[in-house]
Amino acid sequence: MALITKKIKGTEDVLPKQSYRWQFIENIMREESRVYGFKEIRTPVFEHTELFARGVGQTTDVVQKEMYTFDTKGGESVTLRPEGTAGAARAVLEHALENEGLPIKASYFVSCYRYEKPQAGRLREFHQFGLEEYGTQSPAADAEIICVAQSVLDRLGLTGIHLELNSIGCPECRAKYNQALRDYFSQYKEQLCDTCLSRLEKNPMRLLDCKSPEDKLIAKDAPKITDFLCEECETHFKEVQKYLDSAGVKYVINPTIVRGLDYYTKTVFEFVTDCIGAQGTVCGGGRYDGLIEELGGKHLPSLGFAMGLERILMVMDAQGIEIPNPDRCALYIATMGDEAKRKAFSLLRQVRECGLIAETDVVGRGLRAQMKYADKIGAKYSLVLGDNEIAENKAKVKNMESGEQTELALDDTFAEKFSVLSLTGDEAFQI
RNA sequence: GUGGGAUUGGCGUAGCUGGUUAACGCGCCAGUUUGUGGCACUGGAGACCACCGGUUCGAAUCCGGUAUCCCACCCCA
Repeated sequence: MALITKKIKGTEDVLPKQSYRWQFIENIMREESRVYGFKEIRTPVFEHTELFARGVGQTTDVVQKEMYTFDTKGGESVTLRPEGTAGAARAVLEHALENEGLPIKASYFVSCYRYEKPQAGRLREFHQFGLEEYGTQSPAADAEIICVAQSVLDRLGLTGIHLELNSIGCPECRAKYNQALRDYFSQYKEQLCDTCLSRLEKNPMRLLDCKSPEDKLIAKDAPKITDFLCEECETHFKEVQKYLDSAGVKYVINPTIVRGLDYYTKTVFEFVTDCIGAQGTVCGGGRYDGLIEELGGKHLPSLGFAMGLERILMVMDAQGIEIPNPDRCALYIATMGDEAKRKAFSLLRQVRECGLIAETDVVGRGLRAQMKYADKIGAKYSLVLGDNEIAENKAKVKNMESGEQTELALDDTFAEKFSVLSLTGDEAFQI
């Protein structure tokens, strides 16, 4: 391969053969968020760098070492979005959507960019479906978005994904808790691994789910966040659980889920699977009551989640879930002669107007080769169009599986009759 | 950023301790006479053996570096 260049590290192409898989999951996500009352928001792929610095958090890994940041010709610093929430929040503020009534419920599909080392389930360009809900502090909203996520996963047919739930409290209870953690782990400074030592300063909650066995042992008796929640946060957390119980959503409380973005408060959750490698979080989210203020707006409690599309697709693969392919050709017209080629165009137009996929030869193959091609693309029916057919104004439509042929008139009733014929055969060819 | 594994036609692979036309399966294209696919048969296209450099009379095969991919850490979707 002497190509002058290849795709950028950590990026992936979705080829024509594969795109139906993406469309399938996206459609379900769209439909599901729609019935919950969310409307799609679309924001630019890049933003002023300070938006992410402030929104996502200066101290986070994402901001400190993973952003694609560059200066424009005009000298401003812009950044390819590393996640979807900051841009959506910015748009909500900029257009003062809070004046149109609360809550604001938005869904999005975005590509995101993080300069990381690629591995299973982690790319430098990846795609997310997400939900945003602004202007509600009610635990009902927390439960609502979790329900959407659950519905999506259910409708996709995924199994073995469990919901882990936690509350990291408001900034006040979290500050107390972080201090308690620092105090506790400081006693064991000599025994902690290097990464944990740095976590002790940066983000003590991360100490809780260190992989090293020794650290795990120490972490076992560490203080629990649930003992540090203020009354409001605790009630909120309990209420969320009650709503989930009522909706029949199963979850496990996991006090070690932290989330790596600064804006989270109170409820945090992850949908996790173990079938796609180490990066098993397929959906993550929670509440971010302080984000809008951080970005210069008024107090507007908010929440949301993001789902990794590549990871969802990986789970579908791992679990052998079949995705219906709607892209198979319904009718292939093989032609002989120039007049037949032209006639084919008029028939094809009729058929396509019925929403059926119809094709003909556009590379100049012989009849036999055209039939081979029809077979190769999995055409359900074929039709040979030559001088005889044109003279008699009728042709035989052949079922490619059974070999059975049905004669149809080549007039303006053709498409209608053909679609009846194809629908009676196989439901896969329904529109 | 730190580790481990990999890199041979479109895809999946063989090529053992260096020796001269780089093999196989699948796929692709064409044909197997008069207007019809799936099978079979015949033929064909397609590889500077990831890249750069080194050792050698000689390297896909050995050594070094780089890149990319895969996997893990960190972190996250």
